[in-house]
Amino acid sequence: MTGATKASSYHHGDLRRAILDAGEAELTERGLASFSLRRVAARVGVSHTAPSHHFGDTAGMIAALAERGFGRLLACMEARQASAADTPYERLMGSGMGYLDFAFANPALFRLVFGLPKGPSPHSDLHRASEAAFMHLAGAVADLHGSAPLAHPCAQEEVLACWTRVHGLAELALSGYIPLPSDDPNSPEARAERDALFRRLFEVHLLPR
Amino acid sequence: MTGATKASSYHHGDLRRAILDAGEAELTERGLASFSLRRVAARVGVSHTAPSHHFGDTAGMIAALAERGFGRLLACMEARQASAADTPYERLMGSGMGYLDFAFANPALFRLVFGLPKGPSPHSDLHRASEAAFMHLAGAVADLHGSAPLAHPCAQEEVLACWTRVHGLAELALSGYIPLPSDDPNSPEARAERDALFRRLFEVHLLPR
DNA sequence: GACAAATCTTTCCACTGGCAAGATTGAGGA
DNA sequence: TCCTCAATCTTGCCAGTGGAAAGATTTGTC
Repeated sequence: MTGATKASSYHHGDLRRAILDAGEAELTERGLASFSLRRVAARVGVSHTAPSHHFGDTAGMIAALAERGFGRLLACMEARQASAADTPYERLMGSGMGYLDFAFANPALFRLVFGLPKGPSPHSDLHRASEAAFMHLAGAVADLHGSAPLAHPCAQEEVLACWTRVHGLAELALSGYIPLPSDDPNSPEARAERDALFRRLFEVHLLPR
Repeated sequence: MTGATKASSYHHGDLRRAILDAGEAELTERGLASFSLRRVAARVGVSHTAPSHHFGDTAGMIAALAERGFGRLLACMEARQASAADTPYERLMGSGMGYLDFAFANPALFRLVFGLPKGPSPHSDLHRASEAAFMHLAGAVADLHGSAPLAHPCAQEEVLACWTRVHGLAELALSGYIPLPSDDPNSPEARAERDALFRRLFEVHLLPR
């Protein structure tokens, strides 16, 4: 029952989902800068104030998109991890590559997701969604030590090290500051090259002194 | 003659600079999302179309702000590097900490700078400004090898490794996903803690296999 | 079947960026 | 000196945007 849309002209049936879909599409086509609630509403075929009932205001809609984005990010990491070789390190690499997959599949959504402040409210949907993605990474790092997530003494900072590395690569590559084949970022060739670069950069070690 | 403002009511004298100053102030106070050319113009005391003559349109003004931002980033890195201990590694660390200084001193400008695509035009002012910042980092890495910037075989990727690490840390910390004392990000204590975390994360090494 | 709540529309307003046309100023040549 | 011309800034206008308020329509519940 994924597409449970009612035929009625007034009550849409699943407007919230439809608006989020349209918002995501607008995001990929137009980018965040020229994001417009009215255009999203028009795309779905409802009045321009219809979204406000589901999301409050624009900020609420952006937050909902971000929450969804975290879900997609997590899915990308899990998918890539699942198809990785069965060693802890390769699974960690797989998560990182899934992170990059998400960033390049929808750059605007990626930027939106991490452009938003985490915020102080610890029980929001957005908060939980981001926590889930973080815990996925924490789990992958924990496997390296054979312990439970964040149980190992230096686990927390190791997770942060992984996260900052893959995130920095994603951001700079998206902006064009890191040379990558840019004709089609989602082609197998581009992905392979990006993955290889990630592997190399991840383990670069610059000795002190 | 930095403040060469004419008293004439019509010709401002140094309107371009004044508008950029106001734009930067608006950016720090209001953020990029609610950035408004009209408010910037009003802040300077000119009509709302005055900026267009100097920057073309909003995108042009954003690009000009980004170019300036790259200059500030470079200045922060140089300043911090200059006050570092006189070893190649410590100078590199200093550059990274200067990078973080810039990010936390004006988060909105930092996001604006790296949110913009590098673009294909290789001779724009923005392009040159970003190139200068990159070359600063390349120089710091080259000192580790005692060679000229980018002369060492693996230098290019080592520069990218440094860049992605400090950039990822900056982005995630700004969004609140990395625990840092957040009361005043520019206080000496906060800066010291941030610097220490940067040092630790920078050298985390996760062995393959 | 009636009432209440949820959902969506219509209408309005303030604000935004950009275009076109005009006003003001400064610079350079007769 | 005066006059033209380009640069700079203003005014007036328009379409587009988000949000508030009030109304219309449907659904759920007793």
